[in-house]
Amino acid sequence: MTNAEIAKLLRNVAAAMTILNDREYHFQLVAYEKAADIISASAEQVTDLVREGKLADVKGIGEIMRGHLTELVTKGKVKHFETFLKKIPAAVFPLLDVPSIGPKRAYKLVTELHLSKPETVIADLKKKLTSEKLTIERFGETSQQALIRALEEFGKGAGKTTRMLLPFADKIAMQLTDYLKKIPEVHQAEALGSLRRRVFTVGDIDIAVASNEPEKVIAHFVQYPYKSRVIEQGPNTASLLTSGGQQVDLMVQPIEGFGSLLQHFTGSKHHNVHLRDLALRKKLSLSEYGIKRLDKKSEVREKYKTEEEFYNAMGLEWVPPEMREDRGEIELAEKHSLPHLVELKDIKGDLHTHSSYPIEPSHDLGLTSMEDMLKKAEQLGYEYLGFSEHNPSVSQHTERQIFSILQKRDEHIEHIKSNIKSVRVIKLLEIDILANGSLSVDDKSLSLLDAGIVSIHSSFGMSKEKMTQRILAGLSHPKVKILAHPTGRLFGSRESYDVDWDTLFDFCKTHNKALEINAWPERTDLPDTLIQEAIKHGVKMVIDTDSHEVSHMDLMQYGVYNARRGWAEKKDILNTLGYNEFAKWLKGGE
DNA sequence: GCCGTTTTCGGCCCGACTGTTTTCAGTCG
Repeated sequence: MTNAEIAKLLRNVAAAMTILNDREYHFQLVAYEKAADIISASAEQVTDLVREGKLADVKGIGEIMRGHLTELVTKGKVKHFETFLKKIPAAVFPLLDVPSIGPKRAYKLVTELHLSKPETVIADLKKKLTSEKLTIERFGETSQQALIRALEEFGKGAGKTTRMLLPFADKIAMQLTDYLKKIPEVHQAEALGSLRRRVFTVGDIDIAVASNEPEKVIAHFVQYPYKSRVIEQGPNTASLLTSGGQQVDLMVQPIEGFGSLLQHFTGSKHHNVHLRDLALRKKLSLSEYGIKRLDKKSEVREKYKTEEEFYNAMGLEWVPPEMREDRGEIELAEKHSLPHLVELKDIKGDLHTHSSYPIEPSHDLGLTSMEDMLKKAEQLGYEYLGFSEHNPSVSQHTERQIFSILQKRDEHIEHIKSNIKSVRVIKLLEIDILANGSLSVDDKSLSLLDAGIVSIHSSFGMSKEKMTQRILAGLSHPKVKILAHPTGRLFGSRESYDVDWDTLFDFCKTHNKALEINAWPERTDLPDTLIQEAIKHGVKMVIDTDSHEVSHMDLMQYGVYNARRGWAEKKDILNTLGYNEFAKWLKGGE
């Protein structure tokens, strides 16, 4: 069972509890939803955590839930879950994925309209709504029309089911904030939510505006030319769907309270819930409007112009948005001991780049010449640039031919090195680890390189044990220093392969190997949660772009964001070192 | 069902908007 399936199951149980509407379940279902959120966000598979007995380390999943999940993994289902699920018609659950349909409405629709087939319930409901005149309590004409639209949009894949990659979301948010700033009533416009936390995929786009004339701002917003429709509109907030199908939520607040608004809508939800829980213990109540003192009976809220003031008023250090996931950052902020996160300006070089040099690889070749990439590196202020084209294809060449190709690349690099002096060139190669753990180039060819970067590009479906052994075998060569895109995941098309991370981390730590944080947006690999784990194990990392074209080199920022989400500091990232130190590490042994 | 510098028992974030009523339930973030 995948994490997504387990999370969905827990959400269904929570929905069943909601429908049963028994006070007894009220807080239980919150716990189920929280567990579902934690599991969806986890980079480790729950099935693995259960088998390895590591579920106890996960905060938010207690003894009872651990028992349920163990039963789920070993027996395929959970008796306790079934007692809830069987009380609710199965056709209710698919409807929960449709925005605006929650447990209560789904149950009402299914029972009153006698929808019995879960496989076709969405189509059946739409058909009933469009073909008949229905009278359902609390579902008037307007509600029914809204439902039809929601079902149609859901069918097209709009709304919360599709997430977009961060750079794309950045672009849309930029267009919106630029549009908003066209009227003078807008003092400040910022994109918040998961986008500001720099999550690698973004669901909907949240924008906050500081203004003392909210009506004018809302009126301007709902006139956005590239919208398909306005979802809702109130005095201080509004939501619309862009013509591309992305939801944009707008909040407006007076300038003097903008700090509280920024904080609130940056989230994450779990961070905010934890923060408010902490506040309650201090007899304070937090909201997007500021902080209310509960011991005094007054309704006066203290307002905060900046986020720093807001966090400080809580006795906390300001928390970088990337860390706001309730993974222990609030505890550290209380002690004023948050890590000092790595920044883009700390990066001194990029190691994983593919030039257009004709290396005859089995995978893709880059599109930009080495010279142009070096010029770009110079503009970016780098001290060094590593070329790491894929190894020449093994099936098309003999070992001798591979050596000859690499020798020529070597001569070419030596030639251009004499022209460009400000950026040092590092001779690397992205080397496949074959299914049996061997490298796709031999020792003689490896001797031409400064170091090797290894990665997996085939046979992804191996068992966890075999894959782990395969990777360790590949990394074992003394010339190999870096494992590229360690999980192999590709957003929207490929799940991670199975690896025993503790074993891999320990190996890297012992043998002085680095893991890559690949900045390519579809990859974003290592994922943030594994970066955090790697750091706990004392493993060093490098942040690379995996550029195949000169403009890709600008994507380094996205790798840095992801590293920050994993709490990486400058000392954890090796390509923050100057050339001499980095080269020393590259040549160094274990 | 979870969790602990008020607590191993007794708490559990806070507010906006919509639609349908006329004071609120449901959904969302």
